[in-house]
Amino acid sequence: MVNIAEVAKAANVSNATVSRALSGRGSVSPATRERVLGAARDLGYVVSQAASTLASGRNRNVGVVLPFLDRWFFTQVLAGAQERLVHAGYDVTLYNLAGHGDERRQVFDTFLLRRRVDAAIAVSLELSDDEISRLHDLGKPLVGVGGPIAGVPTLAIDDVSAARLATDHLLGLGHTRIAHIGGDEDSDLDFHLPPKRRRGYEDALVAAGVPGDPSLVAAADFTIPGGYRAAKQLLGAPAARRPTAILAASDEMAFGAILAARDLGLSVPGDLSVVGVDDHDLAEFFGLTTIAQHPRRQGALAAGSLLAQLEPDAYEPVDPLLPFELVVRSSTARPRPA
Amino acid sequence: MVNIAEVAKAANVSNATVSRALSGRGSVSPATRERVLGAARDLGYVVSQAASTLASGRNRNVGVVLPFLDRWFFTQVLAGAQERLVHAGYDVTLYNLAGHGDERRQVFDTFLLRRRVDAAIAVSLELSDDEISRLHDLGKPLVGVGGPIAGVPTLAIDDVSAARLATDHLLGLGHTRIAHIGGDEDSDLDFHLPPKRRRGYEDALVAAGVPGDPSLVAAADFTIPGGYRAAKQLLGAPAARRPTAILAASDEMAFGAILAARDLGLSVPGDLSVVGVDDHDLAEFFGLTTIAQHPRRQGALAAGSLLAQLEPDAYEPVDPLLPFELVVRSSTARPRPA
DNA sequence: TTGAAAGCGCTAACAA
DNA sequence: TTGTTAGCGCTTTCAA
Repeated sequence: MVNIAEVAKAANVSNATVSRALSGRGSVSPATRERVLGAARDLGYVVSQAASTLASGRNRNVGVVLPFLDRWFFTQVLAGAQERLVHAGYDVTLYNLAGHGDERRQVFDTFLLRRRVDAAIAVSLELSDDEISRLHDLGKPLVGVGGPIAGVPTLAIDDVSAARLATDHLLGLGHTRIAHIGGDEDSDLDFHLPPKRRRGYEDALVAAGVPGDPSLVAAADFTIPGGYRAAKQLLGAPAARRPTAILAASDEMAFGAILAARDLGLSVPGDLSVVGVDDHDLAEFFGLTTIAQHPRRQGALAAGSLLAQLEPDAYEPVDPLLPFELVVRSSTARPRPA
Repeated sequence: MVNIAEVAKAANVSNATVSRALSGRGSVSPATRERVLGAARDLGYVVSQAASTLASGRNRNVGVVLPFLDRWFFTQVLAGAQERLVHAGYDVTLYNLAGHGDERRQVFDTFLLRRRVDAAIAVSLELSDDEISRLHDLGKPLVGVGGPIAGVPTLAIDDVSAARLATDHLLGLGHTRIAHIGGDEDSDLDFHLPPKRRRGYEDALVAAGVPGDPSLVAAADFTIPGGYRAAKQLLGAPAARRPTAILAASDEMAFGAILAARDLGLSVPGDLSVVGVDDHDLAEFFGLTTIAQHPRRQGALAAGSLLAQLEPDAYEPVDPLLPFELVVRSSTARPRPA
């Protein structure tokens, strides 16, 4: 394995100059730089990350911690962050905190704390006070995406406003019996966003003078089957009490609602309007009206925010308030006249 | 940041003994070990990965290289591998080779080759000869999952047999007009499996004496919308030429086929039987009969295979031929009598 | 079983 | 702009 000394010899300079030429830190004359780069290329030299880290304290590695790998939102965030980081010359190490208890502890103790990463992105993660304080103790930049972590800067859309925008869309079309499929207890705990989306929904109703109706609120687990089951319940009510529109807290639950309506012989949007939140890859396919929140971009922005902290000269700070917008497709329309 | 010397002092031993006690390499008396472990715990000591790597040559880090992050199969494999590796004390560094050209080159040159990983898992990846030889030159254990890489041991199900099993299931029910939705050119290139699944389909037909019909073979891109479009085409044929069953090369395409049938007013399995390959999380929801291939387990096995190479004493070799089985649900039935 | 000591390959002061 | 040199914190011989 070729090391820095061989490159130095080939280029007729010292190790230090090779290091400077290759890393861009410290000044090197253009001619020397060329010579070094050429020698490195010829010899197929790549710096030893371990040696570099040990000497410099920099890892060029960011940890991404997420609770699941099989949810669209998470993989999108991950993909967006990864792309941005690779571009900046950073590796991405993946920490899946699916497990609880011991496994989770191990990830914290042996991995994150193992001084392998320069910074970390926590995606929709609920952390204990103990975990948070330990992360803080690390003194490493940390940014959350999607779920707020106490004391940690977090990038997220304004979930209250987003849900309100979606509800206002339905109200504007003339709907008044609007149901909401939100998160169940588990997802409340993990993401903290279902309550916010529900609040946006309620705020919109109140502002429009539409009375709330607890029987129009259902809980599900953010999956298609979960949304399907919840919608079936809501739509099974007698016609007079049946909702004419559903706001689902995620697109996947909205897909489930659309499928449930179809199975009941209800047409979308004829008999039922459906709105989601996400703008999932399949939203177009299902013709779903939704609030786009661009998780991939969220991941990229989270990465950018870390980079701005790690290399302030090279990167701009990032605005923590993320954009979102209503995308109207074919799952919403005016309610049928009674 | 507490280092090994402080632990050594606290435990009244040398650095070397601390290293031995913590790593399990070399002999340490039980009493000493206890003392060291206690001191390390009290001080909150965690080894510096960089220093350890530099001194030992071991990274305790495995690279996982995959083409997409937004496909169910890939994230399942990733999750399975990650879980297993974390358990064994390894980190997982993610390399997303979505890009082509320069980006892809960079991943190879600057990352994989940067001596950061001890081994790598390549998921359904098509590598160029040049890329393969460079990986080989690294001399690091490498295992493929899902897509065969020339010269690299690969874990995969026998795709020909799997497709044949699915087709035999349909033939056994009495179907003879069986269509196949396989991969398009892009996916052929990337995964190499669509041709195999198609061969299994054809073999089964031949063995059953059922004449092949090119108009019953369609191509798609392994997505739900892709399967939907392909199925619409197939099912749009005049009744006499319309298939009574479809074998899709993936569950997601099968879901698309089911939705297409519904939209055409055809009942599944009454008018059309559908079989997929994967046993996707949603297969149960759609009642899809499918070939289960357990990608999560595949990832875990790939990880196990690497571990067996990295630490032969601690781990058993892995059988490269993966199990698969037919899971019969409600999307298949005998064809309606003509 | 334990300790002393020589690196592992690089970076960053400091000096020239 | 370049070179010299002292570490970074561990692992691993080798000797005791």
